[in-house]
Amino acid sequence: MSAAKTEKFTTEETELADIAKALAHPARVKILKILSNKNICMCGDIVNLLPLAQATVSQHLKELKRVGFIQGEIEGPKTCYCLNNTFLAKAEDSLIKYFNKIKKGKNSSCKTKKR
Amino acid sequence: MSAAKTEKFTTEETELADIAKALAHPARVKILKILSNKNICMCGDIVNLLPLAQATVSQHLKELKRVGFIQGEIEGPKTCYCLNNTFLAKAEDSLIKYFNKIKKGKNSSCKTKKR
DNA sequence: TTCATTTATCGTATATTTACGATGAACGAT
DNA sequence: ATCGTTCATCGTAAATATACGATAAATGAA
Repeated sequence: MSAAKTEKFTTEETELADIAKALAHPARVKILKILSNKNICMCGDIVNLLPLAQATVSQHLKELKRVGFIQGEIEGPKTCYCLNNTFLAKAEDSLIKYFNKIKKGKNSSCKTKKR
Repeated sequence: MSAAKTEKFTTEETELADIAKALAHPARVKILKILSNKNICMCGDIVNLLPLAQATVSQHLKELKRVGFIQGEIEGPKTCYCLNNTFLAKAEDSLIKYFNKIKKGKNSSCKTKKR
């Protein structure tokens, strides 16, 4: 995101980009899928299902948590992660609204000499 | 994405991450919105609507083109960009299906001691 | 208390992204 | 042919992201 000069874009644009950024790595895409299987939530279990070191997985979990996709609950020395369904619904809604917006103007030009 | 070790994740995971990556910057989010306004498609016009240098905008356009969101048509010395509506529909569909998948298991645990 | 387990964080290396000025290629106009 | 316009690409700097080993913090168990 570089400096991402937040002031230079609208909040809507920045927030949508942030949601997309959380999903912009296959490991994080997979983590959310794993967490949607009710029975899996321990960090260690997630690590075992990914081709990445524990520290790296922890880093990805942190990013997902930062954006809001997941929450973590401490259970003794372990941490149980779970999806934040409220945020999930919000994120999906934002994406769908965005797609609806950009689909509206049905500009079907660009038929020739495609680069 | 680093090496992104494509082999380590499924095609589905990698493709969804790629779609998300294209939307993971506010400038690209904005570019697609701009292009959805039928009357704007010239690269120069897009540059004028963004707080970024021409070279940078061209780079963002290249990324959007790489993933498939847009196409470019050469018109003399100018280039007219437009949305790829087919891809747009496909991308939205992929995202919606993904969200439906991870929403399915309604794991509403994680109520206490949230980190 | 001491040990083993689990996970976050630190330090760090490498890769990628973002940004911009400069340059080059393509083309219309003169 | 030359000039001006438009845009892609090159070179490069700086910021982020990704990955991992090592370590620290927390806690249950012995």
